[in-house]
Amino acid sequence: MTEPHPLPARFPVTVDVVALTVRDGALNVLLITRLIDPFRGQLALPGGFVLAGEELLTAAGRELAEETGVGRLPGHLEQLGSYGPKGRDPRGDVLTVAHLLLAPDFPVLAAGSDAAHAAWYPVRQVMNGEVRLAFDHERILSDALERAKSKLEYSPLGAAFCGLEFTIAQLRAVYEAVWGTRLDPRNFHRKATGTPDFLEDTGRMTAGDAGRPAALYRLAEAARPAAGQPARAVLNPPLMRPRD
Amino acid sequence: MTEPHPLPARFPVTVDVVALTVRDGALNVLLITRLIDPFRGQLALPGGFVLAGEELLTAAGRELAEETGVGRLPGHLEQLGSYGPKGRDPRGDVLTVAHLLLAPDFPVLAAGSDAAHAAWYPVRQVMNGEVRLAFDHERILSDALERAKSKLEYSPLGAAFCGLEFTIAQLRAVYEAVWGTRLDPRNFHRKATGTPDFLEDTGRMTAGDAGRPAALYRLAEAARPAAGQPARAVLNPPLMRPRD
DNA sequence: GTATTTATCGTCACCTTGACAATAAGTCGG
DNA sequence: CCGACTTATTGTCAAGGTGACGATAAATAC
Repeated sequence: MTEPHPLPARFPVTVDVVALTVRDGALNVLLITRLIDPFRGQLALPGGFVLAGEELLTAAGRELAEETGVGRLPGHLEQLGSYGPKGRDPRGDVLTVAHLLLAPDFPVLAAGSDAAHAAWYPVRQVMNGEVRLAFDHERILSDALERAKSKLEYSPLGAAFCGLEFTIAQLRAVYEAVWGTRLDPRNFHRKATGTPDFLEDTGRMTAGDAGRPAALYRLAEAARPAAGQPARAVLNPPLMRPRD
Repeated sequence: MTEPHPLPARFPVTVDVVALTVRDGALNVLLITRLIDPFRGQLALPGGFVLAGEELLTAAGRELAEETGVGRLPGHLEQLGSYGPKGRDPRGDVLTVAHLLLAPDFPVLAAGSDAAHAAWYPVRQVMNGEVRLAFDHERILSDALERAKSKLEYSPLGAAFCGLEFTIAQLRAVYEAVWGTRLDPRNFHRKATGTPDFLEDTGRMTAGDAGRPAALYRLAEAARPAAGQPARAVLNPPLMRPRD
């Protein structure tokens, strides 16, 4: 915070959002098809310019809402990190602050804005090169995935992918999709229900599905996002992903 | 990354650095005394404007070097997060990208630049209100401390506070200073030397200090920062700080 | 009703951790 | 040089957590 001798530059600042969800057991990311240059016709992360007087997180939420046509954003939104400003946009130096949304599956209006239209894509298709992203968005997605994976280990945020109430199996499906591994249902059940300040039994059960009905849980009070505060409680000891 | 209807704003972008080190068993942070307004005479994090065509990490390193008079920066520098742009600088909206440096104790030239002069301060003095920081730097410091604490748990970065070679006791002193707890020397020794891909025995020993000489270790090959790559190896299982 | 599916509870061996005893190998003060 | 002291390092042991997997419970599917 010292004044420069050299000329300070002003940069256009954008916010981008890596919105992740689990659909049909697979991790999906929300992408927009760019309708304008640069990268017209290519897929990219949703995002846009920060407006004067706007906070970063607010801007990220606003852009995502605009481009998906969603009213109130579900899930958990947090800052991921900043990229640039050098050499990431052919139009010039642009700084972007990437964000991460972990959310239950929600429907997107394909024609959310006249500049882009949004849809969910399996993350696997991006990672294996089947789908290419504009700008440096593949790198951002890759960082977001690593962040999401590690968040599940030590925070209760896996539940952000579920609705308000969910079964242990649904939560396990989230972990399996994000980590890309299978987990033993019995051991996961033990850990999830045995970890203090994580889950709370609602007393209700599922019905209608195949197999034995499952108990419905919700996030424990201590694990829910307090107003304005960061996510507080941690999983201790953590629920580590298998490393081989 | 969608074009805006509303006017995109251009923001001045600064980089700030929370440089942490351990001196005399206490965690210290590098602060500069502001010689100009705003906040003239107050303490603040070192930092400054990002120049055109400059990367964030580069800018952070450059500013820190300028304000401390240090040639090559020691330790580990990483991005912490971005703050703003709203309401954090009386002169107007400024976005800042905060960084975190974990480094061995290094001497700073008090008169590093004509805009500020730098010195190490015990973190405790800031946290207990004995020393106040300008801008929103207390919040940034607080986020940096939490990041540092958690980094020690699952990454080998505690060693970034030490020199190239260090004893287990020196490393333990780092953990104790950052976490603000005492650790059992015998259990810490077992964990540090027993964790794969963490430490490497140099075969050499300390001499001259009180007590039995200690073996000197260095970071294991796998735990050292590969060129351009993020810090790779993790402590698995992690070395969790005591929670009470 | 029987097979199938999914949920949940238990068991057991192994590993890690926290608490703490014991020993090793220097310096320090005389 | 000696005993006192300091710090490093090796062990021991019990408690807790985890992975592998058996067994049972309670639905749906045929």
